[in-house]
Amino acid sequence: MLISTRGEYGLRAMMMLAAEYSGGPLPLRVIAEKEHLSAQYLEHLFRDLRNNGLVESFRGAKGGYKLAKSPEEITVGNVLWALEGTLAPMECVAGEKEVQCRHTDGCPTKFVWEKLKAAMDEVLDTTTLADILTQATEE
Amino acid sequence: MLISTRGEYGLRAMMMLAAEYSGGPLPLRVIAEKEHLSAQYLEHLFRDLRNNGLVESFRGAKGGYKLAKSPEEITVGNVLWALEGTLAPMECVAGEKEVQCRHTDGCPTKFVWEKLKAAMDEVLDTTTLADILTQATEE
DNA sequence: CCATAACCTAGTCTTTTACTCGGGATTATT
DNA sequence: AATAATCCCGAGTAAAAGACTAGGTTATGG
Repeated sequence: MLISTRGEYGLRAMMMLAAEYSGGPLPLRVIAEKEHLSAQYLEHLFRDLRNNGLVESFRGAKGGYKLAKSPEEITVGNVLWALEGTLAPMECVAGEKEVQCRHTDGCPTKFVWEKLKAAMDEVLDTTTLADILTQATEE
Repeated sequence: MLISTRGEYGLRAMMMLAAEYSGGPLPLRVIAEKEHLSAQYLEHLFRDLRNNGLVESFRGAKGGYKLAKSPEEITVGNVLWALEGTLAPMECVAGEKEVQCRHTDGCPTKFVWEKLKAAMDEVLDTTTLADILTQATEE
């Protein structure tokens, strides 16, 4: 499985923020209640979202989180990358550090992983939170 | 990461069998030596490959494994599905058992996972071992 | 008969995932 | 000024998955 609960919970939480984009900040407590999960766990996810410039935080009473950019400007890939760290099918095509893999002497399968990653990136990089929003309201 | 070492090792091993398709059976010992990994671990993988009808086994001296079908007839998806069990980005689109997920009451993100899975399946189901073979020799 | 191989079950070690705990800092409201 | 709501942060833990190893049995060619 490519996506863990971090990406699953995190993306759904981001959708809530997207729906409230014009309103005030949304506290984690509210998100946690609606999603039936612990606010403390969400805190960890939002730390990463914030460090990646995807949300803005407001402390104190009446505080909470808001999207740092408009839903049109945030892709699914942005969110998942922040939460999952990497999104490649295989380490050897994850980018980051040029990898290692004993089979540098012509690994026949690498091009499959590259094709796979390209196909995944196409979806992740072109789908925005706004797209999800319109898709959800259409149904 | 979507693919574990099972899929990684297994697909490379299948490529060796594909290269020797017209010859006699290849023992795991040989594959293990070339790939620098343990024959015992490979045995586990080949049990799954065999149970999924992808390889044929020959016991005893001069035994080993052969592809059960031609390289044109075996897709990367076939191999990985046999070894990884499932290849979906998320459990809710894995197929198998119609899942569960508390958020049945209109989960906005599900269509993203469906798009992602479709993009992945496109690559996995259309790329055959023969394709990899020609790609590898071209370079 | 013997060497070579597939077959099989169980067990172990490591890493990752999915959290919880317990505090501290900041801010709006009263 | 006090209080409650909220974000912030590091550590720790329990369960699951991943990556193997160990030690045997069975079949087959020479």
